Amino acid sequence: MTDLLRVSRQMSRDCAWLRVRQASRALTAIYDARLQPAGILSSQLSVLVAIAAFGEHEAGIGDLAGELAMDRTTLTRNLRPLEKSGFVRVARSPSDARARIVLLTPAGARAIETAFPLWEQAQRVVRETLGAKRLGELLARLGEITEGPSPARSR
Amino acid sequence: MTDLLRVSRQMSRDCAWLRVRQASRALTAIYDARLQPAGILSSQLSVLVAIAAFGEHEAGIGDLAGELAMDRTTLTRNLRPLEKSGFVRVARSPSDARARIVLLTPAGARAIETAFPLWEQAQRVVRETLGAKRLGELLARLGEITEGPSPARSR
DNA sequence: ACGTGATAGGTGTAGCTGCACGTATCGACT
DNA sequence: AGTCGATACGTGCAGCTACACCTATCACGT
Repeated sequence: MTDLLRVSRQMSRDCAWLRVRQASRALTAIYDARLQPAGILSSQLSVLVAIAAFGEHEAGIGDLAGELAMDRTTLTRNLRPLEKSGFVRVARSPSDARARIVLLTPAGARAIETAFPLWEQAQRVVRETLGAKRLGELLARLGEITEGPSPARSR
Repeated sequence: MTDLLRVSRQMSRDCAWLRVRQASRALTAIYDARLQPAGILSSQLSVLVAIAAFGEHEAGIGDLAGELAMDRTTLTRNLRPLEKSGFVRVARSPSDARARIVLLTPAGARAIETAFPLWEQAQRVVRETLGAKRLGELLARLGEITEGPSPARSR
């Protein structure tokens, strides 16, 4: 009984998953508020820049999903709103009939350019909250988590 | 053109939102994998422990949402699966006809107790990835972000 | 040319997220 | 008793997330 209370307070206080999730929600609010003039959500912008970052290389769905560290099938669905907005086009690969390649349209490129200074504003808010040094360390730690342990490893 | 590539690579590399989101997905996989024997998702467990952490006090939807740092309407919907699983009951407040109070059922309390050691395993994985000190710092920084700047503040 | 395991991708289902908007109730003031 | 701003909450809509399962195609060995 009292044990349940103690355990629950510990979990509420110490849970890494919960803290990250809460920070994720807070950051989404911050970034989306700034990006509003560009007519794009932070989630969508991240996909756009991932495509653009491929540069000359053809970006397949799986490649892109790996780069974004998200599930392949999630990306498939996230591309839908971007196609509807005209920022992205998905075409068949000429060399492999299974594969599709994701292309940034001129409107998509313009969206990135419009969004960039707004994104910088959001970044500045976060940097001013934590300080540049601590922000750098934070990103490094988060990277270790993302690249880190395989989900199902025991122990 | 080359500018677009440069800008996109910078955004992919430095974006706090993206890093947190990616870590969030990785942690969800880690925690959900461990929690599987308990038949509960990490997202649902966090709601359960938040309710339990209220102890004697009546937990309204809004109170709970504030505690969890999530949108009130999101919580309303997240309670649905928990009700269906029988872990939670939502009742009318006797003192205020507008308000509802969220109650942990005995099955809900049992779910927390079953989940606790599994949650500890997941926590251990993260702690072993980063080290206890760095994990502590990470949680502190994330807390600053969550509690930090109001989403729409300018500059 | 043919079979077969590996690879690339989509869909069904289920849950998480939050903004805009609406309803019911409350408390305080007249 | 009646009004009115504030409070507590739900719903419509739209998007994000991923597991299980499916199909199509490819590359390789025979």
